[in-house]
Amino acid sequence: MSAAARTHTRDIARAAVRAELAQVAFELFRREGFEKVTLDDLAAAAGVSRSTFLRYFGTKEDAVLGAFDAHGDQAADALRARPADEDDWTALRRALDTVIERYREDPARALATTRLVRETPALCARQLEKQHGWRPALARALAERAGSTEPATLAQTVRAAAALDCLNVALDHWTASEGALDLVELLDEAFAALEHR
Amino acid sequence: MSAAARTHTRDIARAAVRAELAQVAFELFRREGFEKVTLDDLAAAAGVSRSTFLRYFGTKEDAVLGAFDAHGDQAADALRARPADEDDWTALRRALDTVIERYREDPARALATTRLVRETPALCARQLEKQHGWRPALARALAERAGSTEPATLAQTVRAAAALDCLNVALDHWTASEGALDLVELLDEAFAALEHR
DNA sequence: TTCGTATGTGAAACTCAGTGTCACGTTAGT
DNA sequence: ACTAACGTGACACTGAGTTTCACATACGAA
Repeated sequence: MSAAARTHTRDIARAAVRAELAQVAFELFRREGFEKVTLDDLAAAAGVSRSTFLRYFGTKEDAVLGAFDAHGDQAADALRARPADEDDWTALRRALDTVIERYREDPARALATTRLVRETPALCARQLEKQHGWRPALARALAERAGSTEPATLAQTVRAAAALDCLNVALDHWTASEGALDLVELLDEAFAALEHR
Repeated sequence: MSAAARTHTRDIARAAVRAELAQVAFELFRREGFEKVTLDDLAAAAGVSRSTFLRYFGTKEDAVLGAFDAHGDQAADALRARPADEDDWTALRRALDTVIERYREDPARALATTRLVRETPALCARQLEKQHGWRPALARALAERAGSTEPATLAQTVRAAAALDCLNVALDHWTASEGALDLVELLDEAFAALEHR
């Protein structure tokens, strides 16, 4: 077996363990509340040591929010893949389709996760922080679409930020409706709210 | 002296101590870096006990960000004070004048603070969290302006969020320019970037 | 096989933020 | 003087996150 192939299978195994740990942690958090559960509890419940748990997720929060890390890059990639002649708003709106698709794949799970996050200040804060990191990535993608090698302009950054807000607000309303409302329609409505006058 | 008057003079004294502690902390943070300074360091430098320091600021972050707490309410109040026939965007833009006024009052201090915040992940995250709290307040103010007693609509929430982004992005660029650019113009430019097409 | 190395894991000590409790001193009203 | 309220300091405690070390297992090379 080649070194590359070995590394690959190791990564697969790691990802599986990671998913398992996240699952155990999530159930414990939902049952007991995020703050009540200590790292020792998590480690014990998952059958690993505290050290190991912290090696998989740098923080307690990341046991819940780890899955979100990919969303930002996915959205930025999707944005770059939009036709070059599309205006920024349409391109941003379409790029976010890739993100809300994750929610539509498994609405029950997404709903439970979102609820846990919203009712836990620490998770809420950490998620804000992560999403804040997406903004420059999206702005950069907008700049590249415009054929610029310069850093993103103020206007591009504002648009990227506003688009992320649309996503968030739409998700808030979707969560508040227990998933009854249509996420696509909510997101469209959010973008429409940005139209001036 | 009445009980109310006594309470009032006590509050004045407390505010003065608070300002003094914040000043000492700020200088220490700038000199050594936020992470390097422990609560014990802060207490020692300020000549109070760790307990006392933590009574004035619930967290280390709040020693830097305490002043920001008022901004959100100020902006919401300013928003409510705008003429009822003004459209949401104009009213939001004008309400933010009250916030940037704080920056124009003492640009050097504002610049130093903002820089410290931007280069310290923990402060950055905490500020995001605080600003996130302004959003519902602004959205609520928009709803009241519209004569509604209902909770804010999705559209109003999106607009409030976008306006806050404009403020943030404008401040980012202002900070990056070392205060050379005009904050009012940057904010206007940010709002202009929200115009569709 | 055996040796060496890389990697995953566990154990433990450590730092530090934040909470809670209690005792002490000061202030001001009775 | 008595006391009630409040600000402060000292201390113990919890829990997150870091670091270090030792051990085990797996794999490639000799």
